[in-house]
Amino acid sequence: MMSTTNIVNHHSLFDEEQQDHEISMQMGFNIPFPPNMTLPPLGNCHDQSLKGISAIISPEAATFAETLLATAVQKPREFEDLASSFGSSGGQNLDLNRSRMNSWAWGDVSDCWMGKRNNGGDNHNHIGVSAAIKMKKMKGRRKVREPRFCFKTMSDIDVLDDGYKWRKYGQKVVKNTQHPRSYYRCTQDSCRVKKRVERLAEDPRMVITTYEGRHAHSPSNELEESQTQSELANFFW
DNA sequence: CGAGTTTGACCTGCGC
DNA sequence: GCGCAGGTCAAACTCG
Repeated sequence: MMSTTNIVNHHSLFDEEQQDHEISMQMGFNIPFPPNMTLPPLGNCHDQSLKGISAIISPEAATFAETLLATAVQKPREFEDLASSFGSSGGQNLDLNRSRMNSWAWGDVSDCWMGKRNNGGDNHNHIGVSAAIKMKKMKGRRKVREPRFCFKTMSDIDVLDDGYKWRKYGQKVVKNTQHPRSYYRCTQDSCRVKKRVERLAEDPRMVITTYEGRHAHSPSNELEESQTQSELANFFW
């Protein structure tokens, strides 16, 4: 099955200024691109407050994209190293960095999807990776929220295997969509990671998976770190 | 019988 | 303050 996957990196709202360091660590999210890939220009988004990148890379299974995400969330340093290695081998990196000058809030996931405007009709044979940031002025009290990462995947299956065990705790029909949104929590006791799964209203073939938080443990089908690293490398080539 | 799912009720934030 | 919409809870249910 060919898949289309988009990655969106959201970020959190934190109460305390002293958490800035952690914020910047979490914002330091590099998405590696192979050197032979042409990236479309920034800013081709309907919302001027969004800056998006979307790119076609290779025909791979969407489930591996979720493994990639799990690594990005759980081992950001390792993921950064991987991104750097792409850079040193002539690849391209997308850096999402937080400006200390701004107050932040992150828009709803649905605001950020670039893919629906791109790849017009030819999204059957590729994985696309995109990143989008929405910034808006905070108002009132700042709210604590975990870092969020999102995938858009073309799949018949709603819940893709990302190596972690999830327990469904809710389902909700979202306004103006025919498809319900499902809410999952990691089954690990000490882990507070959540994910939302929904289908894109414009294209029900697309599954949107939003992760919130970081796993405090390894996936249930534990991959060796070195194996993960090499698989990540293979994913892009 | 335990783990996971379903689903209606409830909670919370936000805009008006 | 009110209503709406999204998110969560928890009891009932299903399944292996």
